[in-house]
Amino acid sequence: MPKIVDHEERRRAIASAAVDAIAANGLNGVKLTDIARMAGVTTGSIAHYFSDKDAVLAAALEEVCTRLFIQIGQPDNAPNVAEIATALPTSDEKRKEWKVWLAYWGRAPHAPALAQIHRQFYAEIETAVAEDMAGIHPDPHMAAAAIIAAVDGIGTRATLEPELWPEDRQVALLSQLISPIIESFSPQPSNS
Amino acid sequence: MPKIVDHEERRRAIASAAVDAIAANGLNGVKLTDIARMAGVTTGSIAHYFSDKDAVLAAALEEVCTRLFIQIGQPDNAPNVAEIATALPTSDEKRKEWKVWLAYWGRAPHAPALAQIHRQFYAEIETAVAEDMAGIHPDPHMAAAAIIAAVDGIGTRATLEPELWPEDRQVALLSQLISPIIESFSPQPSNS
Amino acid sequence: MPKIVDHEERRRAIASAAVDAIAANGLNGVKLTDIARMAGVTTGSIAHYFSDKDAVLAAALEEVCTRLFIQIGQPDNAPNVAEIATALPTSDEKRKEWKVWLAYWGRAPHAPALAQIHRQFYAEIETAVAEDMAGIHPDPHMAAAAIIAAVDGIGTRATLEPELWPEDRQVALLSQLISPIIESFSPQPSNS
Amino acid sequence: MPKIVDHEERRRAIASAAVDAIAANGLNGVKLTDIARMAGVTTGSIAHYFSDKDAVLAAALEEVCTRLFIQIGQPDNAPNVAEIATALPTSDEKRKEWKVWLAYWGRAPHAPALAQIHRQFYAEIETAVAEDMAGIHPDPHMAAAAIIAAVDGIGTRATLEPELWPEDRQVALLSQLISPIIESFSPQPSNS
DNA sequence: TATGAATGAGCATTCATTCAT
DNA sequence: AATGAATGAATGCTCATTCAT
Repeated sequence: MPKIVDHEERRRAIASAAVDAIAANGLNGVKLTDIARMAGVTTGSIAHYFSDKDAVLAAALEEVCTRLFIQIGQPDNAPNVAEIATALPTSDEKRKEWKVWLAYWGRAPHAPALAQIHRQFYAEIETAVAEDMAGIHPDPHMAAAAIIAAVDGIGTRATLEPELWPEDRQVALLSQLISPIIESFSPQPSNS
Repeated sequence: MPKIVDHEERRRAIASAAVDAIAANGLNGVKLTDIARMAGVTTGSIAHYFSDKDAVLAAALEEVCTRLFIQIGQPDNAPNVAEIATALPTSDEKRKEWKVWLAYWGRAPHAPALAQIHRQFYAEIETAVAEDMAGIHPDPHMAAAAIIAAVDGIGTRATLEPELWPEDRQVALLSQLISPIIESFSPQPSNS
Repeated sequence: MPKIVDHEERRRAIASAAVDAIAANGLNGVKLTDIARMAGVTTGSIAHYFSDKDAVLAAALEEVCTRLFIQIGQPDNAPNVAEIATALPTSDEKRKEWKVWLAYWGRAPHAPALAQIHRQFYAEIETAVAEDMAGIHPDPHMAAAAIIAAVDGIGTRATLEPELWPEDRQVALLSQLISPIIESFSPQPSNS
Repeated sequence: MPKIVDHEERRRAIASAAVDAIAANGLNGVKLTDIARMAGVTTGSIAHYFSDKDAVLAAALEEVCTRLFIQIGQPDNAPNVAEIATALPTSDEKRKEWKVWLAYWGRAPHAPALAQIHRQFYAEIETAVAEDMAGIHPDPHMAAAAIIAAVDGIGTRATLEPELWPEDRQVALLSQLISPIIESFSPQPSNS
């Protein structure tokens, strides 16, 4: 009798192990055997769940997207600096995810499958943020793009120079960049 | 007497070829033979100028840094959106450099030599921009960091989704993010 | 379940193939692919059993040591010329092992790992011979060293000039060198 | 006007540098550039004096043979232990030459040119020693071979285990092995 | 399903040799 | 004669993939 396994759960577990392996050794230095070992399985076993290494890496990217979306994609009525700051690499755990994130940026231009995942994630996150900006900013999508760009720009810098960018400095910089946007029209309605 | 060669010029030529090769195939997919072919030399010849592949890649990163610095590190009296926008990936040539730039972001956390080059470049560029912001913004370094983060955030997005980010859209987004910063005190004198 | 393999047996088989390859092409001319082909495996397979080429060569040396020790390290009550002569390169098989043996002499001074194997082998063989010489010679260890030196000196010459050193000539030379040693006290009992 | 050079002197200088390089790094680890650097010339220059690397190595072997022959090939009337002991590796300089010597033993079986040099050297040295043994031993050539084998056997051991074989121990072992030979008939004349 | 031994193509690197100057 | 830059073949090693068990 074959062992009963939950395919999706297995895939998630392997993808999570891949995230850890990529964060530890970089996207280019990641070996399938490393991922297997971190997942507690063998390379042959991975072959049952993924067609090849690229598929594992794509799943790892989706895993990271999912985690990031859960953090920052929640609908709110009023975006504020503190809430958006939760997306920044202010803890070891988040820095780990940002490292993986950055790693994919370098590869996406040469890997259509990864680029597609990436594109979709940005579309979703931008839509989610734009919805929150409706009524606050005259061009909610542009405002969302600005907020995302600010987070990416700060997050990149903080990931590469973690010792220079403690949490408060990241938040201060974020505030400087997005305060003019998220507060642009909020006083005015109460002005009337 | 043997052929006279300019070592530094040769190194630059090989580094430039490496930049092209990385932009074409990605940092992880770049082969020494590709770089050699693009430079019009052989792999053995590269060995005369670089200790190993990592050294070539580091030189390629420095080459990109140098090019970017020449574009945006020039001292000015008053930074403005149009000038800063020249750093964005608005042409194929600049997109090529941005691809290389992004590629290194993913590797720097795992390659101290690259991280060091990176760190130094940011320090220099931030200092240069901060000098331009003196007198315009109460905290010139923070303002410089904000401008850099905005450029990085927009540039990243535009590099990964070039078809969605034509030049005018990049510039509009940049304007939205940095106008409040570079104009922070300039209206006020005329306000009185 | 994967194929069951006996790691030690595999290592021995590869080491034996390495001995053959070294005897055929010399220690410096030996390629990993040669060893692999002689062992009936691929180079990649060797990687499962040895960390690198040096480890294969070290295992080959140990293999030769083991074979030589089996031949001459057996305890006896009275060493005699005929028995000691079995260690000399008097057959193609033994010449093969001697060639490998000589090859390592040239490398050991520059390869600590090989030197260590060598040293240990000499210590063991000298101890074994010395035990046989106890009661026959006043200084058993010195006698053992003399016998070993004689065998090495003759074996070297015979390996390098096989056509000049047929078995009987090797044995005659051995007899001339070690008879005074192994008979040092044996005539005296019969002298009474 | 071309520079005047003494070809033979140059060859000797390069060969001597090769001996040093081989002693330092081993015969297999020796690079032509190392030899060139130690000789104070360039690799291209070596090409003027030797057809290829093998020719350089052969010249280095001849150099060692010449040095050893000068030490031990001098005609004497009565060989004695002390004189023969001068051939043993009892100093750093001699150990250096012995290392080179051992290195060639491993390669000679696979390099006819080296084997030929070797063979000739042994023929010459054996003849020289045999002449000294005439009148002392009934079979001067066999006696010479015995002496040579003893020296080789002891020298090998002492080269590989220098810390275990100080000069006095080497000489004691040599004495034990060759005293019975060189003294075989010397007491008898006084016996009559 | 799962295992891990085996494969073999691919790559960086080394280095003797060549040759324009 | 001498230089040393350039070549390019050779080789050890890596690692994703396959497959017999």
